[in-house]
Amino acid sequence: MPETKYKKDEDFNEWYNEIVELADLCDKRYPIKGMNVWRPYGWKLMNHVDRQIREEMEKTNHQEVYFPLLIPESLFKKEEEHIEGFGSEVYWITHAGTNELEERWLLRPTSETAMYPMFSIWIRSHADLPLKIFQIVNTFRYETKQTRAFIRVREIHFFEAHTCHVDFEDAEKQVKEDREIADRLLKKLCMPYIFCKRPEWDKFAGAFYTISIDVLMPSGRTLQLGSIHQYQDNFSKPYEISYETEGGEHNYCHQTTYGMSERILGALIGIHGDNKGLVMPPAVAPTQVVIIPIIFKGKEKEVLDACEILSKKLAEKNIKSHVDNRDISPGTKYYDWELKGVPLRIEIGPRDLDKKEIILVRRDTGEKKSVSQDASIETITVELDNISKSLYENAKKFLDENMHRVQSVEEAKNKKGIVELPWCGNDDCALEIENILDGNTLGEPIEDDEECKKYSCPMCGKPAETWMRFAKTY
RNA sequence: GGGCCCGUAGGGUAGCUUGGUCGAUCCUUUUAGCUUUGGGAGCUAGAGACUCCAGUUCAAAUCUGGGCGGGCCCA
Repeated sequence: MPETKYKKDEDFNEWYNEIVELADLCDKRYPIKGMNVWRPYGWKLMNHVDRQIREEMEKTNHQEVYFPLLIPESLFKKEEEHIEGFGSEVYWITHAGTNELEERWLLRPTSETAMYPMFSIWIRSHADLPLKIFQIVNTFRYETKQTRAFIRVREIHFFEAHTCHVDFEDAEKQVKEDREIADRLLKKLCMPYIFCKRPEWDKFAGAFYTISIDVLMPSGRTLQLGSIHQYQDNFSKPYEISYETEGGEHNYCHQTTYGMSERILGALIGIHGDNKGLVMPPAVAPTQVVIIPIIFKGKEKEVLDACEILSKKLAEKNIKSHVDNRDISPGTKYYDWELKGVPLRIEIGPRDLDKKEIILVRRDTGEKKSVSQDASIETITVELDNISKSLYENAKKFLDENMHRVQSVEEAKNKKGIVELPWCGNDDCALEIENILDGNTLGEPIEDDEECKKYSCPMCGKPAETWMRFAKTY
């Protein structure tokens, strides 16, 4: 049974690199570090993820827009913390044609500073609020560290939603809705996750607070898939985004943003994949069912017809199937579609036709069974559902087994994955723990939890205010 | 910012120490034809590489210097 050269549970990072290449997701040979070419299958997968995001946006009344890639320096510099946070990783445009520009332009690292001057023009009255927009675009960040396909890149495929509200409370409602969106989306992708309220020193530049969406990769490192930010009026003041109330007063808006990136794809690869290749959750699999005709001389037509009929029936039930009638051996096709992560494979050959059966093979478990042709559609629907469930359950089990709530740094040291320690609220204590554990502070759980108050901070011994999570991160 | 390593077909490799036997090995890939098809089929005939520039030399994939590209470690 041919498998990847590197095994997922032995050398995850090498395995990941191998899979990305084998499955035709991206080409890292483009001669700029961290700027990879999206190959057809990778782009298709990303588009399927984006489609799910668009669906969620539609359901929650967000409008899709597209803002320019270039931002003038003067707009970028209106909010001080924001510049400090992003300044060092911005690409600058200094020349156009043969002229040096009077004012430099930058490639968006994120779009606040492009959008907000326009919001200021658009929003006049309380009736214009809430404003809820989003875009799916490429953003640029000059990474100096090691890059990794879909996980740390310089040109980032990025979803960003921006909202404006009448007051803090309404913005808080948006944060809640964003959390629900993340939950629905990641459930579809069969990915368990955690929300963390980022510590003060690590929140988004300019935000009032930041909630991160993190998943745990099989290597034991966490990967931040996205974040939800409450800006309060931190941006609306410098960008003058205000509205007139019913009473005729002028108030500043309260704003939120919600961003996620191509890291979702990185997580899908890492969390569900195995040594045979990708395993795609049915919700985002471009092909959910692949049908392999087993052809013998003289019976080609009969078999191919049966495949096409089944494919049509599946289409009627909105199940995406593909009949692979390439002139290569069936074994090759099996490996091919396993590598691509198609959740369910169906084999139809002359023997099956005689018995009025088809053969189903699950990608995740390899389980193989014959079912009667009459009941096939129902069985396929059920199987796809079962695959989703078991992908989620396995990933959830891994996450649960690798989240540890402990009281001392000593205990924390021996744990793989994410640890939660009682924390007094003092930055220095958390930073010291980071040092000892050689990891990063993820943040505190967003759910209220009184239990930690029983314990004390392992560094200074003062009473704990909250749990604080630490992990090695990507 | 400091240190280290690497560069041979699309991918993976051998050759480099000690220059000549290299008209560059093997696997994979790929083109055409025949034959096959229930887990990567076979045969025949083809295709495809020494990162670039300069130097040393009778002779450079191999030695020297530089450029470009890639990677790692430390701060």
